[in-house]
Amino acid sequence: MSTDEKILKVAIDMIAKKGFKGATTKQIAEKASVSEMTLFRHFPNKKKILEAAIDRYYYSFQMKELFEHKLIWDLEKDLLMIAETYHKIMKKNKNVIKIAIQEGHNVPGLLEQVNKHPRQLKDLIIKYLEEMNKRELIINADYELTAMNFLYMSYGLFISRSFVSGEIITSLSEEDVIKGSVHVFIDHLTPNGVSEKIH
Amino acid sequence: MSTDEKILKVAIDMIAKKGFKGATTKQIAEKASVSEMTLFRHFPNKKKILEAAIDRYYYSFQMKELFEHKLIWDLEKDLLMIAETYHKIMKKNKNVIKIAIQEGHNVPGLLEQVNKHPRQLKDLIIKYLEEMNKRELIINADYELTAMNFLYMSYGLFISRSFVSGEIITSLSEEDVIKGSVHVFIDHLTPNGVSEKIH
DNA sequence: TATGTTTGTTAGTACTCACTAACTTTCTCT
DNA sequence: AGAGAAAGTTAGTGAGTACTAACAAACATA
Repeated sequence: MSTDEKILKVAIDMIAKKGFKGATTKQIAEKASVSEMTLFRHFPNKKKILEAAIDRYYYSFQMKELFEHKLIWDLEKDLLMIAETYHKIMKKNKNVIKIAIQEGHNVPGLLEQVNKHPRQLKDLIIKYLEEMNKRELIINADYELTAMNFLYMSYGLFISRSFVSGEIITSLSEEDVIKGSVHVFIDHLTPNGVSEKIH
Repeated sequence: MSTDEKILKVAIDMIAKKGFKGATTKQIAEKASVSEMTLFRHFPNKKKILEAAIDRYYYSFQMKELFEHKLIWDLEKDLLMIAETYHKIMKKNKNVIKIAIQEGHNVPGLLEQVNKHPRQLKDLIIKYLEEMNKRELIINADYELTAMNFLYMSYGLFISRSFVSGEIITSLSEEDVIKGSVHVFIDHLTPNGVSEKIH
């Protein structure tokens, strides 16, 4: 691992944990097994370290490509796949998301960056539901509303488990909660249980 | 407003906004229209200010009393009332919750404190659903799972709107999203639309 | 008016932090 | 082995920060 990468990796971990002010260049250098001088030789100042770290450790995915080939037009399996993918993306970007929550208004562009995935995902879910409706597999509904509620549910689960309470509130496993959330939406979108009763 | 209160009010606002390290005693004093010396005459150190501020500005509610008299055993109205109450509580405690997310691991007891409401609410929802089931108004289900998903949905909505994106992702109003979320769970809990088909 | 209490002011301490300069050591690659 | 690049070392600067000491002003209450 290059010196740059070592520094950035430690930086994003520490800033996510302690905040931008709380993470000192000295500590970052130390944890990266690098002298503080080296750190400043690689980056002009602390703020640029954060920006570079976000740049390096924010994993951007093109939703379309992620899903295009995986959707099989089975509501349960598709929703489950979508939810699981969502959590995979969020977990990969956990540190950046934490930083966005606490430092969002000081790092220009960060909030928009972090909001790109949810917005993309929303659009994708809407399109998916519309197609499912065309195929007469789900009922009519306000799909934007449905998509947002599905996302908020996933988001709440993610934030709660990642940053606040761990498993203090419930002993249910993440997997079970995700499966449960999918079933809630299945009941919502196929109230009669099967496709032939739709319309 | 007393000097103590002025200081604490400004302190919790600023710490929520800038983090514990980012909010300086000088700025807090200034914004509270008080000399820095006065601030230190009222509180022994900065950390105690935060603790006192949390103590003063975390509004603790006894869920039971909040709901006891309001439940009318109409799933839609009750769930809506529960969700709205939840948001009211969260908004009142917005600053403390923000601080809990970013400073949780440095302030002993804070996370537990902030998690009390969700846990209480979870238990209350479970009990409510069990009673609704007894009255044959909803079907059998894993009520803990249902309660958690309902809470995660509300939580996701709250966090997203309060700390991250405002209304960037969707133009739907908070009220509409809440109503939508309630309907999702109604469909889940009363799949045949009415109570006579249950069991 | 007199007295005790609360605030303001000023100056300062001790410390930490981001960041730099100058020089030396280690590493890398031919 | 030798040269150039990257890293370490040491010492330091200047700004900011939590917090204090000492004294003066403002305020409140009787």
